[in-house]
Amino acid sequence: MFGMSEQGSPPSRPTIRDVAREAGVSVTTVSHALNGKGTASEATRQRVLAVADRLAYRAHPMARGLRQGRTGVLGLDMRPLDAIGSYLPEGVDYFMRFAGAAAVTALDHGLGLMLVPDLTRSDIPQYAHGVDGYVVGDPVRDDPVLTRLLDASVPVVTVGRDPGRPTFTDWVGPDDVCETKRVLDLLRSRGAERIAFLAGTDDNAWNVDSEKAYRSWARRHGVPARVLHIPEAAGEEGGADAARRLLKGRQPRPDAVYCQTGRHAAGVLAEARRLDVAVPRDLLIAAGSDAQQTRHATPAITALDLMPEETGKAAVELLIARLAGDTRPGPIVLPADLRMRASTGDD
Amino acid sequence: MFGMSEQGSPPSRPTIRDVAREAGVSVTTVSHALNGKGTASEATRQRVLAVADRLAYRAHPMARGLRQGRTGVLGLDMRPLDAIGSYLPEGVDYFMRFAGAAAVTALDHGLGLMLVPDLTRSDIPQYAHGVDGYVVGDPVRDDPVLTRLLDASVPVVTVGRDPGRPTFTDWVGPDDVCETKRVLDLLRSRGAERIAFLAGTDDNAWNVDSEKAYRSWARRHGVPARVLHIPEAAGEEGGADAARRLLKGRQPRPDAVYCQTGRHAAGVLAEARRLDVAVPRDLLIAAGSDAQQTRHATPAITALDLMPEETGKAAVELLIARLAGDTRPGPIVLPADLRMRASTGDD
DNA sequence: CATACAGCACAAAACGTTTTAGTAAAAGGT
DNA sequence: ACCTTTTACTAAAACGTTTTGTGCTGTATG
Repeated sequence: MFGMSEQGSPPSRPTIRDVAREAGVSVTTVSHALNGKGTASEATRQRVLAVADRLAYRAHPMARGLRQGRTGVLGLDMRPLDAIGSYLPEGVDYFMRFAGAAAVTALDHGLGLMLVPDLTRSDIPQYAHGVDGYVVGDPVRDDPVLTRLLDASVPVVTVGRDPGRPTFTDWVGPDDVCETKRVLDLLRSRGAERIAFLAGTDDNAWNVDSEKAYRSWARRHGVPARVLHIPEAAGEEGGADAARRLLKGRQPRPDAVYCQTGRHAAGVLAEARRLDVAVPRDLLIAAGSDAQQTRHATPAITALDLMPEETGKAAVELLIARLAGDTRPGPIVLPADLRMRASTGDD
Repeated sequence: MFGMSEQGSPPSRPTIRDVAREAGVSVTTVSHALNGKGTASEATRQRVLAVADRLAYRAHPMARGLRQGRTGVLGLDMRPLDAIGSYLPEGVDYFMRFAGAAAVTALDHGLGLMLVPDLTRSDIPQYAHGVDGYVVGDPVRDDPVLTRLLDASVPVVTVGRDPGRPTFTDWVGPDDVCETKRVLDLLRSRGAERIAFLAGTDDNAWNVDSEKAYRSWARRHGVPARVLHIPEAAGEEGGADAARRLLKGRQPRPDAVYCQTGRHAAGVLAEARRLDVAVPRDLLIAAGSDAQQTRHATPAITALDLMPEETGKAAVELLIARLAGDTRPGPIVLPADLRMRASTGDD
């Protein structure tokens, strides 16, 4: 038997040589039989397969990777998480769902998914340089991680485009302009006339394009535009601050607020309640990304479900296609789902 | 220069041979200089280091792994997520924080962390078999994943013990018995006399030990024990169902409910409000795990913060210690933090 | 009957490291 | 002057695969 030293040492895994010996063929033949490559006779192939199965043989991933120049592992780098430095960020919901779906999709293709917190750190594991390709979540303008990967000509797919790289089209994500207008149209149809826009401060495509869409929409409808920027990390507290400014300030009070993040929206809602501004009667609220906070607030907040599972799946699949040499041009635009809830008078 | 084919082909990464040639030494010397192994003169060592730095040389992880028999990657398998099959489970909050901290800790030790959704599936990536060790989150009784790993003598650390493996002590987690009693003591000190216990249905140590602690505590204080089991995945809906049974049923109405999961607790709170049972006046609520739902409910719900970050860090560090041959006996018991909030009359 | 051409199997090279087992020169001890 | 040890370095083996190139059969083709 393989791996049996006379001393009863730890059972080492069977190698291709063990299979070859046991099946009475060469290692080449085993390799060919297992990978469906060479010209082995059906009989031999079956015999090899049987032996390999009996020995529970699996090719050593590193040996295979070394020879083929591929590792069978994809890297995942979520930029907003890096920025915060903590893994309890705004949108934890989105990221976990995204990462989970990405991991499962990779799995379905026989690949692993490795979390790489921040690729620009100097002390990242050796292994991070060895993965076959990267998924980079929500890059900021001229993202340094992206620069590094592209310079090293590592295949990479992003979630949302890099605002500073218009020619890079290997990304997956929603059509932010279109989706933003959809929400604004909804608010308008529910009677809103002065809609304020609450954006984050990250310089990524989601914020940039949504704000642009908001301004263009306001101009086209001849209504005043009012934009506030609150750091994503400020969460509900930040939303409440903004609400105070919007509802108690000198300027005419808005009758609707569209917040990019769910937590900001929840903060606006909480502050509105404190100020006795009734939602949805006196104020409509909507969010650009669905989250625990929007689903479970009272009243529940209308929000765009950015489909993290579908996005994670699509990102990994696009990356795999690139690795396989598929050059069909991106991006892959995914529709979001507008969840209409009580905060806009829907149910 | 290295990697420069006459055709301007893709720039391949520099190998140890490139460094050796450039520095005018053998590959052995380069390897020794870089790893601080052999007996190279200081001058040579510095020269090699300088060249390696200039060429941005990094050892190919697979080649190194193949030779050393180690991959530099740890695997992470969260059992509750496997069970649900979706990555939007109860406690998404806990898992993301845990996974993030684990990834960062691995990183700090120069290792990668790979997500492996379910190790018992037949189609898991080749690579999953190649990682150096595993962290398994919340194993169920006689967990098949654990069986598989231990049979293959893969180093493994769990979060929470396997209830069916009393002799396996390589785990990290809270002292569930002690923490449960702490919460019950708090409820009692706030006036509760009939405390109901709402557990999940997963057969893991957390549920098992907490319920045992509850029953023992009730017996010792001479108060009736009442336990309901609701699937973790039922979430707030499940908590609401349980609340209906507890608050409208024939049996004497409890004046406090202790829920294992934060989402169950949020569901109980929501249903209590619907039934006009005031919290905390008529009913105290506490949760055995902190979550978005407990922090942001109104009133906020008292909960045990199980310290996912510290737990993730400790789990990875224990695994790394095992890999390094450290045999100090486990387990590592981590204190939880009792967050007292309005649902028990605290603030 | 020689030639070509599948079909089948294999030996050896290659992937990029680390480790083993050296060698030659210098230093140290009598 | 001779042996021994240390220092500084290296050639080659090894890790477990895949891939390349080659040889050997036997059958079809000229």
